[in-house]
Amino acid sequence: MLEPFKEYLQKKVAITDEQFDLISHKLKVKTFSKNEMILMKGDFSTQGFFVLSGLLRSYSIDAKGKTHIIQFAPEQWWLSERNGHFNEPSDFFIDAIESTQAILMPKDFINEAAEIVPCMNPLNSTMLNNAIRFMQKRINMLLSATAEERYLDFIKLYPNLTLRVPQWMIASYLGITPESLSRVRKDLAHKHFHP
Amino acid sequence: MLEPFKEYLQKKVAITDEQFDLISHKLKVKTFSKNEMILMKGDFSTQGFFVLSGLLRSYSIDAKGKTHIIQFAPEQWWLSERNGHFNEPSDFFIDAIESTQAILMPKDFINEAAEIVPCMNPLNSTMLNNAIRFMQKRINMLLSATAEERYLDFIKLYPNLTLRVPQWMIASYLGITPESLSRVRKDLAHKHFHP
DNA sequence: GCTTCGCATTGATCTAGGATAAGAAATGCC
DNA sequence: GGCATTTCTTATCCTAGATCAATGCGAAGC
Repeated sequence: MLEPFKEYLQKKVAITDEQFDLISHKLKVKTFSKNEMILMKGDFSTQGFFVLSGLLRSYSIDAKGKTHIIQFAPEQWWLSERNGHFNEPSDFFIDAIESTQAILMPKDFINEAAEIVPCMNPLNSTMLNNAIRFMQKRINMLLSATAEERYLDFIKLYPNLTLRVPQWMIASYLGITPESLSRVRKDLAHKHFHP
Repeated sequence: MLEPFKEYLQKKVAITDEQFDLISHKLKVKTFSKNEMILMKGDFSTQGFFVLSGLLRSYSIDAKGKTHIIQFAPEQWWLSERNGHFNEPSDFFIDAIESTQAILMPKDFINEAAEIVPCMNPLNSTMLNNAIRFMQKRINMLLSATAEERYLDFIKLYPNLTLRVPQWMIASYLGITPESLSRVRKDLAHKHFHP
């Protein structure tokens, strides 16, 4: 069950099968059904999710009832609620867009694993830094790019999500309305754009 | 010279003066003059900056020549270029808005320090997680809030920057034009808003 | 097989904020 | 102190994308 996660780790860092067995019994796998709500805004959570199969999302709902997607997490992606680490309630909701299998990682997993496999620390640091630069790029897009540019960027980043996810969710991730996205797509088709 | 940084660390984690002396000789302090360019887009850098006094910023310049501020770093804030850790050139520029003193932290500082002071690892992890949730909130604002809401949020977050930084830079951080920010401020004044 | 529901598209209209331009007010610089 | 350069404000006009409304359409449920 944890096999794909082991491969994911071993691709990044030198961990033997024995070491993996030692640390992995802290991990649990959980299955979520399609549309299952996983975390509500206001809840306290310290868990991270590593998606084995399926698709999770985190999102907010604003005062007018509109939802804004903060992150998609398809296979091999992480999704974590971080306010819990600081004893604050979650700002966001998490649910499963598709039926999903995910590894639940308790908040102290990295620390405990690092006592057995020291290189977990630099790995953790690298992954967090990667998440930060990823989000900086997104902020830069939101500050500077048009609806069309954002959509093209999205397709490049998540080529397979384009077909898996309803368009209104993509629009919500891009910060535009579904109607606008539909028009952007129409224009692109007219320009003979071919994803 | 490193005194404020020692205090900053000791507030977060149990480090003795002796331990701090052991790790701190890896650190250098550098002074940047007002408007000094520190890092160009395309450069490779693996350095982090901890601001002791003054104010740094990271920003991009888009195809039309407009600048977009990704981050302000006043006293006690970190600013790091992360692409360098992944052998990629920087996406952003860094410069000093005010004359600034900053600690230069080499990329392997945390690892090496953690061998002497193990709690540097969880501290690092906590700080990176904090940066991530901070950026998630910003993304949420950019997706959902009006110009006025973003400005009010900015004032709450950086109360002292409002006076230190020219308004066009605040506008650039908020993703609006300086003219729009001027209008927002006028409206707020009209509503008897008092920062 | 019909109905409902969610999603996508299209058209018409509206609006927040952008672009442009031009003064006014600060600020910096010899 | 006085000139130059930024910065800020204000007014006018403009546009990307939002909103509102109607239609289409495929999949799901019964």
